[in-house]
Amino acid sequence: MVAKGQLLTIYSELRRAFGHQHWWPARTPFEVIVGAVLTQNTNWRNVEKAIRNLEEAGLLSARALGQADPRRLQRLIRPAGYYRQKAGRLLGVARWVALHCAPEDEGLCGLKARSTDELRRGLLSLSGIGPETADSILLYALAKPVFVVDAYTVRVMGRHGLIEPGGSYADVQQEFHDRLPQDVELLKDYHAQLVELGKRYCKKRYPDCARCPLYPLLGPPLIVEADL
DNA sequence: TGCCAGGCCGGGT
DNA sequence: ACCCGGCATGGC
Repeated sequence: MVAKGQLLTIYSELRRAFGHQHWWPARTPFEVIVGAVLTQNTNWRNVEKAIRNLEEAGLLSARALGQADPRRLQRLIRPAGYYRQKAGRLLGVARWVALHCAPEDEGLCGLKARSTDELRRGLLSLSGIGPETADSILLYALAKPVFVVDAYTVRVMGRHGLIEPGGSYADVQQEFHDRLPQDVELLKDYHAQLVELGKRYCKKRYPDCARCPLYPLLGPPLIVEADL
């Protein structure tokens, strides 16, 4: 892995190139949670349509969503794909939120008051909430200092040999936790920057590394073909 | 036109 | 403990 200051240097370069990303794009913490489930292996543009549908249906609150008819839910979120699976996942997470937060608690203070570890275990116990979705919710909805690892993170860092090949989610996350300050705003924007970088220059099939803002810093990627 | 997108689960080695 | 197929829509 990289030296301690290297991750911050990488962030500075990305930030300079792309500007602050202002993630997560949502009006309420609960909308973040909904988006985190809907965006699983799915283009964000499709997710926006689904969220819009839920908003028009008045289902962007934990209680309303948790009591929604599953078939209706499926129809509303269809643009986001995997809609039969995701409808059930949304019901589950919505009921979990409603269980811990009062109806008027739009800021989800009832959840934020709990410890990160307890929240993470609770989220992972829900069906359809894996490590990345759980950490996205912890960081962007509940403001917990957690680094979110996603496919772009692994691909970008992996191609430059900056993480151990074959490392697990927990391994990669640990590297970042060891080398970054526990600063929620930094962690939020760092992940957002890596996604932006990935979308522009580190696609699976057509990487455009020479124009990547990290190129002057890191040079050409060591590995391009393998999707680490 | 295919390939891909801000994963996760369950069954098989 | 990994590895893999399935899940589904819309955009480029």
